[in-house]
Amino acid sequence: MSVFESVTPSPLYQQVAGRIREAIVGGRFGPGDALPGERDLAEAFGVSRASVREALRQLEAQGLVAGGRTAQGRTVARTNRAALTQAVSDSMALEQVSLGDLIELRCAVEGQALRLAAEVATPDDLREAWQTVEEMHRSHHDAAAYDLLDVAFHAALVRASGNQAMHAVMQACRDAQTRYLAEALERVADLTTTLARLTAEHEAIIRAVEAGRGDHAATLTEQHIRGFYDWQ
Amino acid sequence: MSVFESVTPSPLYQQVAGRIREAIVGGRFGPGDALPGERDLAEAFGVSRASVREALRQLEAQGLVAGGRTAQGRTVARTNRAALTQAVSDSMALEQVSLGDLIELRCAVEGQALRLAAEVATPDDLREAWQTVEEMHRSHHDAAAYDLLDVAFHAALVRASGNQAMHAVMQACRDAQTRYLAEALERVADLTTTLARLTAEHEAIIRAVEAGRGDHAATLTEQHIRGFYDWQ
DNA sequence: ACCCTATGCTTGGTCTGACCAACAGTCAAT
DNA sequence: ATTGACTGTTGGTCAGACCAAGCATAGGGT
Repeated sequence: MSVFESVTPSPLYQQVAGRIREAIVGGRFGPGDALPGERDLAEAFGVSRASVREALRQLEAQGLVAGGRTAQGRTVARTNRAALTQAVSDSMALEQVSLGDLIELRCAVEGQALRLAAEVATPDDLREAWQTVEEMHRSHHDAAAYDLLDVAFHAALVRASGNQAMHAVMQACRDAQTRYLAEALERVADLTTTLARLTAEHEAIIRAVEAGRGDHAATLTEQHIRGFYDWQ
Repeated sequence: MSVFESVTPSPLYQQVAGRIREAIVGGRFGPGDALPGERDLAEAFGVSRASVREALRQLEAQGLVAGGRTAQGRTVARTNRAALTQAVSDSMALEQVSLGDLIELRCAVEGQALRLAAEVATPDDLREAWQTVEEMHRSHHDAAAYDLLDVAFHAALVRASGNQAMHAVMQACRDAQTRYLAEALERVADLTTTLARLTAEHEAIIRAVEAGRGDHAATLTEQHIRGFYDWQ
Protein backbone atom coordinates (compact mmCIF):
# COMPACT_ATOMS: atom_id res chain seq x y z
CA MET A 1 0.00 0.00 0.00
CA SER A 2 2.73 2.45 -0.88
CA VAL A 3 1.94 5.94 -2.04
CA PHE A 4 3.79 5.18 -5.22
CA GLU A 5 2.22 3.14 -7.93
CA SER A 6 4.23 0.51 -9.65
CA VAL A 7 6.03 1.93 -12.62
CA THR A 8 6.57 -1.35 -14.41
CA PRO A 9 6.28 -0.50 -18.07
CA SER A 10 4.22 -3.14 -19.76
CA PRO A 11 5.97 -4.90 -22.63
CA LEU A 12 5.62 -3.29 -26.01
CA TYR A 13 3.61 -6.15 -27.45
CA GLN A 14 1.10 -5.66 -24.64
CA GLN A 15 0.77 -1.98 -25.39
CA VAL A 16 0.39 -2.65 -29.08
CA ALA A 17 -2.25 -5.29 -28.42
CA GLY A 18 -4.03 -2.84 -26.15
CA ARG A 19 -4.10 -0.12 -28.76
CA ILE A 20 -5.41 -2.42 -31.46
CA ARG A 21 -7.95 -3.82 -29.01
CA GLU A 22 -9.19 -0.33 -28.24
CA ALA A 23 -9.57 0.40 -31.92
CA ILE A 24 -11.65 -2.73 -32.38
CA VAL A 25 -13.93 -2.60 -29.35
CA GLY A 26 -14.18 1.16 -29.85
CA GLY A 27 -15.76 0.43 -33.18
CA ARG A 28 -13.11 1.97 -35.40
CA PHE A 29 -12.80 -1.43 -37.03
CA GLY A 30 -16.04 -3.29 -37.55
CA PRO A 31 -16.35 -7.08 -37.57
CA GLY A 32 -15.00 -8.40 -40.86
CA ASP A 33 -13.00 -5.29 -41.66
CA ALA A 34 -9.46 -5.69 -42.91
CA LEU A 35 -6.64 -4.73 -40.59
CA PRO A 36 -3.49 -2.99 -41.81
CA GLY A 37 -0.64 -5.33 -42.63
CA GLU A 38 1.94 -6.25 -40.04
CA ARG A 39 4.59 -4.06 -41.61
CA ASP A 40 2.31 -1.04 -41.63
CA LEU A 41 1.33 -1.61 -38.02
CA ALA A 42 4.95 -1.93 -37.01
CA GLU A 43 5.76 1.37 -38.65
CA ALA A 44 2.67 3.07 -37.24
CA PHE A 45 3.46 2.02 -33.68
CA GLY A 46 7.17 2.48 -34.09
CA VAL A 47 8.02 -1.07 -33.05
CA SER A 48 9.44 -4.08 -34.80
CA ARG A 49 7.35 -6.53 -36.72
CA ALA A 50 8.11 -9.19 -34.14
CA SER A 51 6.36 -7.17 -31.45
CA VAL A 52 3.37 -6.55 -33.69
CA ARG A 53 3.14 -10.22 -34.46
CA GLU A 54 3.14 -11.13 -30.79
CA ALA A 55 0.41 -8.60 -30.19
CA LEU A 56 -1.63 -10.01 -33.05
CA ARG A 57 -1.15 -13.53 -31.73
CA GLN A 58 -2.58 -12.41 -28.43
CA LEU A 59 -5.59 -10.77 -30.07
CA GLU A 60 -6.06 -13.82 -32.23
CA ALA A 61 -6.17 -16.05 -29.18
CA GLN A 62 -8.72 -13.73 -27.60
CA GLY A 63 -10.87 -14.07 -30.67
CA LEU A 64 -10.69 -10.42 -31.64
CA VAL A 65 -8.91 -10.83 -34.94
CA ALA A 66 -9.56 -13.70 -37.29
CA GLY A 67 -6.94 -16.39 -37.65
CA GLY A 68 -4.56 -15.50 -40.46
CA ARG A 69 -3.98 -17.48 -43.64
CA THR A 70 -6.64 -15.56 -45.57
CA ALA A 71 -5.39 -14.24 -48.84
CA GLN A 72 -4.73 -10.59 -48.29
CA GLY A 73 -4.38 -9.12 -44.87
CA ARG A 74 -5.96 -10.01 -41.57
CA THR A 75 -9.54 -9.23 -40.63
CA VAL A 76 -11.38 -8.36 -37.45
CA ALA A 77 -13.22 -11.40 -36.15
CA ARG A 78 -16.98 -11.67 -36.39
CA THR A 79 -17.31 -13.74 -33.25
CA ASN A 80 -15.12 -14.79 -30.37
CA ARG A 81 -17.21 -17.80 -29.47
CA ALA A 82 -14.32 -20.18 -29.96
CA ALA A 83 -12.24 -18.16 -27.51
CA LEU A 84 -15.10 -18.13 -25.03
CA THR A 85 -15.59 -21.86 -25.29
CA GLN A 86 -11.89 -22.42 -24.96
CA ALA A 87 -11.78 -20.28 -21.85
CA VAL A 88 -14.62 -22.26 -20.31
CA SER A 89 -13.07 -25.63 -20.96
CA ASP A 90 -9.63 -24.44 -19.87
CA SER A 91 -11.31 -23.39 -16.67
CA MET A 92 -12.27 -26.97 -16.12
CA ALA A 93 -8.68 -28.14 -16.46
CA LEU A 94 -7.06 -25.36 -14.47
CA GLU A 95 -9.48 -24.66 -11.69
CA GLN A 96 -11.14 -27.93 -11.10
CA VAL A 97 -14.45 -26.75 -12.44
CA SER A 98 -16.31 -30.02 -12.48
CA LEU A 99 -18.62 -31.24 -15.16
CA GLY A 100 -21.35 -31.16 -12.55
CA ASP A 101 -20.77 -27.47 -11.95
CA LEU A 102 -21.02 -26.85 -15.64
CA ILE A 103 -24.25 -28.78 -15.92
CA GLU A 104 -25.79 -26.88 -13.03
CA LEU A 105 -24.75 -23.62 -14.64
CA ARG A 106 -26.28 -24.66 -17.90
CA CYS A 107 -29.53 -25.63 -16.20
CA ALA A 108 -29.76 -22.22 -14.59
CA VAL A 109 -29.02 -20.33 -17.78
CA GLU A 110 -30.98 -22.43 -20.21
CA GLY A 111 -33.94 -22.74 -17.88
CA GLN A 112 -34.22 -19.00 -17.51
CA ALA A 113 -33.64 -18.51 -21.24
CA LEU A 114 -36.58 -20.76 -22.05
CA ARG A 115 -38.78 -18.86 -19.61
CA LEU A 116 -37.94 -15.75 -21.60
CA ALA A 117 -38.36 -17.55 -24.91
CA ALA A 118 -41.82 -18.74 -23.94
CA GLU A 119 -42.83 -15.11 -23.62
CA VAL A 120 -41.16 -13.53 -26.59
CA ALA A 121 -40.51 -16.25 -29.17
CA THR A 122 -42.33 -16.01 -32.49
CA PRO A 123 -43.20 -19.06 -34.60
CA ASP A 124 -40.44 -17.92 -36.88
CA ASP A 125 -37.89 -18.21 -34.09
CA LEU A 126 -38.98 -21.76 -33.42
CA ARG A 127 -38.93 -22.97 -36.99
CA GLU A 128 -35.22 -23.74 -36.82
CA ALA A 129 -35.70 -25.76 -33.66
CA TRP A 130 -38.50 -27.75 -35.28
CA GLN A 131 -36.40 -28.48 -38.31
CA THR A 132 -33.63 -29.75 -36.06
CA VAL A 133 -36.04 -32.08 -34.28
CA GLU A 134 -37.19 -33.49 -37.60
CA GLU A 135 -33.63 -34.24 -38.58
CA MET A 136 -33.08 -35.89 -35.23
CA HIS A 137 -35.71 -38.48 -36.10
CA ARG A 138 -33.50 -39.50 -39.00
CA SER A 139 -30.29 -39.61 -36.96
CA HIS A 140 -31.11 -41.97 -34.13
CA HIS A 141 -28.38 -44.30 -35.29
CA ASP A 142 -25.55 -41.79 -35.57
CA ALA A 143 -24.23 -40.38 -32.30
CA ALA A 144 -21.90 -37.84 -33.90
CA ALA A 145 -24.59 -36.39 -36.15
CA TYR A 146 -27.03 -36.33 -33.25
CA ASP A 147 -24.59 -34.35 -31.16
CA LEU A 148 -24.46 -31.60 -33.78
CA LEU A 149 -28.24 -31.54 -34.01
CA ASP A 150 -28.53 -31.37 -30.25
CA VAL A 151 -26.22 -28.37 -30.16
CA ALA A 152 -28.24 -26.71 -32.91
CA PHE A 153 -31.54 -27.43 -31.16
CA HIS A 154 -30.59 -25.95 -27.83
CA ALA A 155 -28.89 -23.02 -29.52
CA ALA A 156 -31.99 -22.25 -31.55
CA LEU A 157 -34.24 -22.30 -28.50
CA VAL A 158 -31.98 -20.14 -26.38
CA ARG A 159 -31.52 -17.74 -29.25
CA ALA A 160 -35.28 -17.45 -29.42
CA SER A 161 -35.10 -15.78 -26.03
CA GLY A 162 -33.28 -12.94 -27.70
CA ASN A 163 -30.56 -12.97 -25.07
CA GLN A 164 -27.17 -13.19 -26.74
CA ALA A 165 -25.27 -13.48 -23.48
CA MET A 166 -27.23 -16.53 -22.37
CA HIS A 167 -26.74 -18.00 -25.78
CA ALA A 168 -22.98 -17.61 -25.57
CA VAL A 169 -22.69 -19.10 -22.10
CA MET A 170 -25.00 -21.98 -22.88
CA GLN A 171 -23.08 -22.68 -26.05
CA ALA A 172 -19.79 -22.70 -24.20
CA CYS A 173 -21.12 -25.12 -21.59
CA ARG A 174 -22.61 -27.34 -24.23
CA ASP A 175 -19.43 -27.40 -26.28
CA ALA A 176 -17.44 -28.38 -23.24
CA GLN A 177 -19.89 -31.23 -22.66
CA THR A 178 -19.60 -32.68 -26.14
CA ARG A 179 -16.54 -34.72 -25.34
CA TYR A 180 -18.15 -36.33 -22.29
CA LEU A 181 -21.36 -36.87 -24.18
CA ALA A 182 -19.55 -38.83 -26.88
CA GLU A 183 -17.94 -41.07 -24.26
CA ALA A 184 -21.23 -41.58 -22.49
CA LEU A 185 -23.06 -42.49 -25.67
CA GLU A 186 -20.46 -45.13 -26.45
CA ARG A 187 -21.31 -46.91 -23.25
CA VAL A 188 -25.03 -46.83 -23.89
CA ALA A 189 -26.49 -50.24 -24.63
CA ASP A 190 -29.18 -49.31 -27.11
CA LEU A 191 -28.22 -46.13 -28.89
CA THR A 192 -31.31 -45.83 -31.04
CA THR A 193 -33.69 -46.12 -28.12
CA THR A 194 -31.74 -43.62 -26.05
CA LEU A 195 -31.62 -41.04 -28.80
CA ALA A 196 -35.29 -41.54 -29.56
CA ARG A 197 -36.07 -40.78 -25.94
CA LEU A 198 -33.97 -37.63 -26.12
CA THR A 199 -35.82 -36.52 -29.22
CA ALA A 200 -39.12 -37.00 -27.44
CA GLU A 201 -37.85 -34.80 -24.63
CA HIS A 202 -36.82 -32.19 -27.16
CA GLU A 203 -40.29 -32.20 -28.64
CA ALA A 204 -41.90 -31.78 -25.26
CA ILE A 205 -39.66 -28.81 -24.53
CA ILE A 206 -40.34 -27.01 -27.76
CA ARG A 207 -44.10 -27.59 -27.35
CA ALA A 208 -43.98 -26.07 -23.90
CA VAL A 209 -42.21 -23.01 -25.24
CA GLU A 210 -44.71 -22.76 -28.06
CA ALA A 211 -47.56 -22.89 -25.60
CA GLY A 212 -46.00 -20.10 -23.59
CA ARG A 213 -45.52 -22.34 -20.59
CA GLY A 214 -42.13 -21.01 -19.59
CA ASP A 215 -41.87 -22.64 -16.19
CA HIS A 216 -42.83 -26.00 -17.61
CA ALA A 217 -40.29 -25.64 -20.40
CA ALA A 218 -37.63 -24.74 -17.85
CA THR A 219 -38.45 -27.76 -15.70
CA LEU A 220 -38.37 -30.12 -18.65
CA THR A 221 -35.09 -28.66 -19.83
CA GLU A 222 -33.45 -29.01 -16.47
CA GLN A 223 -34.52 -32.64 -16.25
CA HIS A 224 -33.34 -33.16 -19.79
CA ILE A 225 -29.92 -31.72 -19.10
CA ARG A 226 -29.48 -33.42 -15.76
CA GLY A 227 -30.46 -36.70 -17.38
CA PHE A 228 -26.92 -36.66 -18.62
CA TYR A 229 -25.80 -37.71 -15.17
CA ASP A 230 -27.64 -41.00 -15.32
CA TRP A 231 -25.59 -42.40 -18.16
CA GLN A 232 -22.26 -41.78 -16.66
CA MET B 1 -16.83 -35.35 -45.99
CA SER B 2 -13.93 -36.81 -47.88
CA VAL B 3 -12.20 -39.94 -46.67
CA PHE B 4 -9.03 -37.95 -46.52
CA GLU B 5 -8.40 -35.54 -43.72
CA SER B 6 -7.20 -32.11 -44.50
CA VAL B 7 -3.45 -31.97 -44.67
CA THR B 8 -3.21 -28.22 -44.31
CA PRO B 9 -0.19 -27.76 -42.15
CA SER B 10 -1.17 -25.36 -39.44
CA PRO B 11 1.41 -22.70 -38.72
CA LEU B 12 4.24 -23.84 -36.54
CA TYR B 13 3.36 -21.52 -33.71
CA GLN B 14 -0.10 -23.11 -33.62
CA GLN B 15 1.35 -26.59 -33.42
CA VAL B 16 3.77 -25.55 -30.71
CA ALA B 17 0.97 -23.88 -28.74
CA GLY B 18 -1.10 -27.03 -29.14
CA ARG B 19 1.65 -29.26 -27.82
CA ILE B 20 2.30 -27.07 -24.80
CA ARG B 21 -1.43 -26.81 -24.21
CA GLU B 22 -1.75 -30.58 -24.22
CA ALA B 23 1.05 -30.87 -21.73
CA ILE B 24 -0.68 -28.43 -19.40
CA VAL B 25 -4.27 -29.62 -19.55
CA GLY B 26 -2.96 -33.18 -19.58
CA GLY B 27 -1.52 -32.48 -16.17
CA ARG B 28 2.15 -32.90 -17.04
CA PHE B 29 2.61 -29.36 -15.80
CA GLY B 30 0.60 -28.44 -12.73
CA PRO B 31 -0.62 -24.92 -11.96
CA GLY B 32 2.29 -22.84 -10.75
CA ASP B 33 4.95 -25.12 -12.21
CA ALA B 34 7.83 -23.55 -14.07
CA LEU B 35 7.97 -23.99 -17.84
CA PRO B 36 11.21 -24.56 -19.73
CA GLY B 37 12.81 -21.42 -21.07
CA GLU B 38 12.03 -20.16 -24.55
CA ARG B 39 15.38 -21.25 -25.89
CA ASP B 40 14.94 -24.76 -24.54
CA LEU B 41 11.46 -25.03 -25.96
CA ALA B 42 12.67 -23.83 -29.34
CA GLU B 43 15.33 -26.49 -29.39
CA ALA B 44 12.97 -29.18 -28.14
CA PHE B 45 10.37 -28.46 -30.83
CA GLY B 46 12.96 -27.78 -33.50
CA VAL B 47 11.66 -24.31 -34.29
CA SER B 48 12.95 -20.81 -33.85
CA ARG B 49 12.52 -18.82 -30.70
CA ALA B 50 10.22 -16.43 -32.55
CA SER B 51 7.73 -19.22 -33.19
CA VAL B 52 7.90 -20.36 -29.59
CA ARG B 53 7.29 -16.83 -28.41
CA GLU B 54 4.21 -16.48 -30.60
CA ALA B 55 2.91 -19.75 -29.22
CA LEU B 56 3.53 -18.58 -25.67
CA ARG B 57 1.79 -15.31 -26.38
CA GLN B 58 -1.24 -17.25 -27.49
CA LEU B 59 -1.25 -19.42 -24.40
CA GLU B 60 -0.73 -16.37 -22.26
CA ALA B 61 -3.78 -14.71 -23.79
CA GLN B 62 -5.79 -17.85 -23.13
CA GLY B 63 -4.75 -17.71 -19.51
CA LEU B 64 -2.89 -21.00 -19.55
CA VAL B 65 0.57 -19.66 -18.80
CA ALA B 66 1.17 -16.80 -16.42
CA GLY B 67 2.18 -13.46 -17.86
CA GLY B 68 5.95 -13.31 -18.05
CA ARG B 69 8.07 -10.70 -16.29
CA THR B 70 8.81 -12.99 -13.36
CA ALA B 71 12.46 -13.38 -12.68
CA GLN B 72 13.33 -16.86 -13.74
CA GLY B 73 11.26 -18.66 -16.31
CA ARG B 74 7.59 -18.67 -17.00
CA THR B 75 5.03 -20.55 -14.97
CA VAL B 76 1.78 -22.33 -15.66
CA ALA B 77 -1.14 -20.13 -14.66
CA ARG B 78 -3.19 -20.91 -11.57
CA THR B 79 -6.36 -19.44 -13.01
CA ASN B 80 -7.61 -18.25 -16.36
CA ARG B 81 -10.39 -16.17 -14.93
CA ALA B 82 -9.02 -12.98 -16.44
CA ALA B 83 -9.13 -14.61 -19.86
CA LEU B 84 -12.67 -15.77 -19.22
CA THR B 85 -13.76 -12.31 -18.16
CA GLN B 86 -12.06 -10.80 -21.15
CA ALA B 87 -13.82 -13.22 -23.46
CA VAL B 88 -17.18 -12.32 -21.99
CA SER B 89 -16.71 -8.61 -22.31
CA ASP B 90 -15.25 -8.95 -25.80
CA SER B 91 -18.39 -10.84 -26.64
CA MET B 92 -20.37 -7.77 -25.72
CA ALA B 93 -18.39 -5.60 -28.09
CA LEU B 94 -18.22 -8.02 -30.98
CA GLU B 95 -21.65 -9.54 -30.92
CA GLN B 96 -23.71 -6.70 -29.62
CA VAL B 97 -24.49 -8.33 -26.34
CA SER B 98 -26.41 -5.63 -24.52
CA LEU B 99 -25.95 -4.66 -20.93
CA GLY B 100 -29.52 -5.75 -20.34
CA ASP B 101 -28.75 -9.23 -21.62
CA LEU B 102 -25.82 -9.40 -19.28
CA ILE B 103 -27.90 -8.34 -16.31
CA GLU B 104 -30.53 -10.95 -17.08
CA LEU B 105 -27.82 -13.58 -17.35
CA ARG B 106 -26.37 -12.55 -14.06
CA CYS B 107 -29.77 -12.71 -12.40
CA ALA B 108 -30.28 -16.24 -13.63
CA VAL B 109 -26.85 -17.42 -12.54
CA GLU B 110 -26.57 -15.60 -9.26
CA GLY B 111 -30.14 -16.39 -8.28
CA GLN B 112 -29.59 -20.08 -8.77
CA ALA B 113 -26.20 -19.89 -7.06
CA LEU B 114 -27.78 -18.40 -3.96
CA ARG B 115 -30.41 -21.13 -3.92
CA LEU B 116 -27.58 -23.62 -3.81
CA ALA B 117 -25.67 -21.55 -1.26
CA ALA B 118 -28.65 -21.45 1.05
CA GLU B 119 -28.53 -25.23 1.17
CA VAL B 120 -24.84 -25.89 1.43
CA ALA B 121 -23.15 -22.78 2.83
CA THR B 122 -21.47 -23.03 6.21
CA PRO B 123 -21.10 -20.06 8.57
CA ASP B 124 -17.47 -20.12 7.61
CA ASP B 125 -18.33 -19.55 3.95
CA LEU B 126 -20.42 -16.53 4.89
CA ARG B 127 -17.88 -14.88 7.14
CA GLU B 128 -16.16 -13.20 4.22
CA ALA B 129 -19.45 -11.82 2.95
CA TRP B 130 -20.25 -10.42 6.40
CA GLN B 131 -16.88 -8.76 6.66
CA THR B 132 -17.47 -7.12 3.30
CA VAL B 133 -20.83 -5.78 4.44
CA GLU B 134 -19.21 -4.28 7.52
CA GLU B 135 -16.67 -2.49 5.40
CA MET B 136 -19.44 -1.22 3.17
CA HIS B 137 -20.88 0.66 6.11
CA ARG B 138 -17.65 2.62 6.24
CA SER B 139 -17.51 3.29 2.50
CA HIS B 140 -20.81 4.96 1.75
CA HIS B 141 -18.99 8.05 0.59
CA ASP B 142 -16.55 6.41 -1.83
CA ALA B 143 -18.02 4.98 -5.01
CA ALA B 144 -14.80 3.37 -6.22
CA ALA B 145 -14.14 1.60 -2.93
CA TYR B 146 -17.75 0.51 -2.75
CA ASP B 147 -17.53 -1.03 -6.19
CA LEU B 148 -14.68 -3.27 -5.07
CA LEU B 149 -16.56 -4.29 -1.97
CA ASP B 150 -19.65 -5.04 -4.01
CA VAL B 151 -17.63 -7.32 -6.27
CA ALA B 152 -16.15 -9.05 -3.25
CA PHE B 153 -19.55 -9.48 -1.60
CA HIS B 154 -21.26 -11.10 -4.55
CA ALA B 155 -18.21 -13.22 -5.27
CA ALA B 156 -18.14 -14.48 -1.69
CA LEU B 157 -21.80 -15.45 -1.74
CA VAL B 158 -21.65 -17.21 -5.08
CA ARG B 159 -18.49 -19.00 -4.03
CA ALA B 160 -20.38 -20.23 -1.01
CA SER B 161 -22.53 -22.23 -3.42
CA GLY B 162 -19.45 -24.27 -4.21
CA ASN B 163 -20.02 -23.90 -7.95
CA GLN B 164 -16.87 -22.58 -9.56
CA ALA B 165 -18.45 -22.23 -12.97
CA MET B 166 -21.22 -19.99 -11.71
CA HIS B 167 -18.66 -18.00 -9.83
CA ALA B 168 -16.61 -17.39 -12.97
CA VAL B 169 -19.59 -16.38 -15.10
CA MET B 170 -21.01 -14.11 -12.43
CA GLN B 171 -17.62 -12.51 -11.97
CA ALA B 172 -17.29 -11.90 -15.68
CA CYS B 173 -20.73 -10.28 -15.85
CA ARG B 174 -20.04 -8.18 -12.82
CA ASP B 175 -16.68 -7.03 -14.14
CA ALA B 176 -18.26 -5.97 -17.39
CA GLN B 177 -20.81 -3.97 -15.41
CA THR B 178 -18.28 -2.03 -13.37
CA ARG B 179 -17.75 0.60 -16.01
CA TYR B 180 -21.47 1.31 -16.35
CA LEU B 181 -21.90 1.26 -12.61
CA ALA B 182 -19.29 3.97 -12.16
CA GLU B 183 -21.05 6.18 -14.70
CA ALA B 184 -24.42 5.57 -13.12
CA LEU B 185 -23.15 6.39 -9.64
CA GLU B 186 -21.80 9.70 -10.86
CA ARG B 187 -25.27 10.75 -11.88
CA VAL B 188 -26.81 9.78 -8.56
CA ALA B 189 -27.93 12.76 -6.54
CA ASP B 190 -27.24 11.52 -3.04
CA LEU B 191 -24.45 8.97 -3.14
CA THR B 192 -24.38 8.17 0.56
CA THR B 193 -28.10 7.44 0.72
CA THR B 194 -27.98 5.27 -2.39
CA LEU B 195 -25.06 3.21 -1.17
CA ALA B 196 -26.63 2.84 2.25
CA ARG B 197 -29.72 1.40 0.60
CA LEU B 198 -27.59 -1.03 -1.37
CA THR B 199 -25.87 -2.14 1.82
CA ALA B 200 -29.23 -2.80 3.41
CA GLU B 201 -30.16 -4.96 0.43
CA HIS B 202 -26.91 -6.84 0.79
CA GLU B 203 -27.66 -7.53 4.42
CA ALA B 204 -31.11 -8.82 3.62
CA ILE B 205 -29.67 -11.17 1.02
CA ILE B 206 -27.02 -12.63 3.26
CA ARG B 207 -29.57 -13.12 6.06
CA ALA B 208 -31.83 -15.00 3.69
CA VAL B 209 -28.98 -17.29 2.70
CA GLU B 210 -28.07 -17.78 6.33
CA ALA B 211 -31.63 -18.74 7.13
CA GLY B 212 -31.61 -21.28 4.34
CA ARG B 213 -34.33 -19.44 2.44
CA GLY B 214 -32.89 -19.96 -1.01
CA ASP B 215 -35.85 -18.79 -3.04
CA HIS B 216 -36.14 -15.65 -1.00
CA ALA B 217 -32.44 -14.93 -1.38
CA ALA B 218 -32.73 -15.44 -5.12
CA THR B 219 -35.68 -13.06 -5.38
CA LEU B 220 -33.93 -10.39 -3.35
CA THR B 221 -30.79 -10.76 -5.43
CA GLU B 222 -32.64 -10.46 -8.70
CA GLN B 223 -34.35 -7.30 -7.51
CA HIS B 224 -31.04 -6.01 -6.24
CA ILE B 225 -29.30 -6.58 -9.56
CA ARG B 226 -32.15 -5.31 -11.69
CA GLY B 227 -32.28 -2.21 -9.52
CA PHE B 228 -29.32 -1.16 -11.57
CA TYR B 229 -31.71 -0.35 -14.39
CA ASP B 230 -33.47 2.36 -12.45
CA TRP B 231 -30.46 4.63 -12.18
CA GLN B 232 -29.61 4.67 -15.79
C1' DA C 1 -11.83 -7.53 -78.67
C1' DC C 2 -11.03 -11.52 -75.70
C1' DC C 3 -8.63 -14.87 -72.97
C1' DC C 4 -4.61 -16.51 -70.86
C1' DT C 5 -0.22 -16.61 -68.89
C1' DA C 6 4.04 -14.39 -66.93
C1' DT C 7 5.89 -11.41 -63.93
C1' DG C 8 6.15 -8.68 -59.90
C1' DC C 9 4.26 -6.95 -55.58
C1' DT C 10 2.20 -7.72 -51.13
C1' DT C 11 1.21 -10.48 -47.21
C1' DG C 12 1.77 -13.70 -43.56
C1' DG C 13 5.08 -17.34 -41.72
C1' DT C 14 9.67 -18.45 -40.42
C1' DC C 15 14.45 -18.08 -39.28
C1' DT C 16 19.01 -16.20 -37.70
C1' DG C 17 21.61 -13.72 -34.81
C1' DA C 18 22.13 -10.11 -32.15
C1' DC C 19 21.59 -6.67 -28.01
C1' DC C 20 19.52 -5.08 -23.61
C1' DA C 21 17.72 -5.00 -18.75
C1' DA C 22 16.59 -7.56 -14.89
C1' DC C 23 17.56 -10.90 -11.86
C1' DA C 24 19.81 -15.19 -9.34
C1' DG C 25 23.80 -17.10 -7.84
C1' DT C 26 28.70 -16.95 -6.90
C1' DC C 27 32.60 -15.40 -4.81
C1' DA C 28 35.94 -12.18 -3.21
C1' DA C 29 36.78 -8.07 -0.30
C1' DT C 30 35.56 -5.84 3.82
C1' DA D 1 28.37 -11.80 8.40
C1' DT D 2 27.67 -8.08 5.19
C1' DT D 3 28.60 -5.99 1.14
C1' DG D 4 29.52 -5.50 -3.62
C1' DA D 5 31.24 -6.78 -8.08
C1' DC D 6 30.92 -10.45 -11.60
C1' DT D 7 28.61 -13.85 -14.39
C1' DG D 8 25.10 -16.50 -16.58
C1' DT D 9 20.28 -17.01 -17.59
C1' DT D 10 15.82 -15.29 -18.95
C1' DG D 11 12.41 -12.61 -21.24
C1' DG D 12 11.87 -8.44 -24.39
C1' DT D 13 13.20 -6.28 -28.57
C1' DC D 14 15.20 -5.46 -32.83
C1' DA D 15 16.96 -5.68 -37.90
C1' DG D 16 17.18 -8.08 -41.81
C1' DA D 17 16.45 -11.83 -44.48
C1' DC D 18 13.94 -15.75 -47.09
C1' DC D 19 9.82 -18.39 -48.61
C1' DA D 20 5.09 -19.61 -50.42
C1' DA D 21 0.71 -18.13 -51.50
C1' DG D 22 -2.23 -15.05 -53.56
C1' DC D 23 -3.47 -10.75 -56.19
C1' DA D 24 -2.73 -7.35 -60.07
C1' DT D 25 -1.34 -5.93 -64.18
C1' DA D 26 1.00 -6.13 -68.44
C1' DG D 27 1.92 -8.56 -72.47
C1' DG D 28 1.33 -12.27 -75.81
C1' DG D 29 -1.63 -15.49 -78.37
C1' DT D 30 -6.28 -16.27 -80.42
